[in-house]
Amino acid sequence: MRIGYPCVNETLDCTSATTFRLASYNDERLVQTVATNLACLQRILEYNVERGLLFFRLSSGIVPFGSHPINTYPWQHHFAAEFRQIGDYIKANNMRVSFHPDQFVVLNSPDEGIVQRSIAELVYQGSMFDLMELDSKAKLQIHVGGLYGDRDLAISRFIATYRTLPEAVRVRLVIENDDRLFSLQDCLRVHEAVGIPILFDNFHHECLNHGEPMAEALQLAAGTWDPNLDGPLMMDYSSQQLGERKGKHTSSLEEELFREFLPNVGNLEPDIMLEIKDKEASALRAVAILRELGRVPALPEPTA
DNA sequence: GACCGTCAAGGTGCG
DNA sequence: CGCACCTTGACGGTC
Repeated sequence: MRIGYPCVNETLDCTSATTFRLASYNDERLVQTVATNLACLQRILEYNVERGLLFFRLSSGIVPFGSHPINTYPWQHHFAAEFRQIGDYIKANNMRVSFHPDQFVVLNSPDEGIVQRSIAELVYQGSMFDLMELDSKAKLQIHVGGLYGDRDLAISRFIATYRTLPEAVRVRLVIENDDRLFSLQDCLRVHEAVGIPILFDNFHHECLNHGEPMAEALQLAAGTWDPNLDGPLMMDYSSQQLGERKGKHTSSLEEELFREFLPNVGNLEPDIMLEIKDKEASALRAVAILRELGRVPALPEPTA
């Protein structure tokens, strides 16, 4: 069981997703920006390892315009050594990493152009895992997509597109149950058709479900992961921000709710991503709780 | 130096 | 039909 947080470290004075405007694109600017993003990513990973935070969602913005046609620079070649070094560090410290391409990646869109741009984005993000020499346990996490007024058709379009994906993307792709459109049940239908693992989101499941108790839902999702190829279940954890719109993530970890949730995972040992606004502050509190319960080691793993 | 409108990309749902 | 929302920072033009 590893605990993590997404993309941004609020303690350090750097970000791994510095970008610039499309209008000011040039290769020199690209190289400079990727260099500082990778340097910052390395610092964040070190910060995490020193504190026992061994799960991390990498920012999709490491390479600005990474899948945009304007970016023809061979950054994969130019930064091969840096990516490899980061991958070595991840592996040496038994970390788990993921990407979560944003809402523009929609594999089941009826618009072929959107589908092609989505695939290009997945290829870009998957290629960063390849450069890090990480295996298929490093995941690309997306949602099923839009409904377009016909759930069955929307699901069948996702399945058809999935089957056309490049191998490097397909082995790493996972789908997450969402809070409004595609439930765990819908994701299970997709899984049954093509074998794709389901990344479980407890909060989304609370928002949208068919009555499955939390513990049962976790078991169903975990059953879609091949331990050898996919690794342990990944899950997103959050809870409702009181007084806000349904589905709004809490601003800080609600420790009592987290403690009440934990028994639901049983002996699954999932890697848990805290989708909580204050990032590593809450992740550190979650690790402290797991240490207290004896679910993770009392001391961080030594740095290699 | 501070301010603030805007930024590659999609889809839903509300008013 | 148009706009806010998801989620978010920070780019970069302007004064």
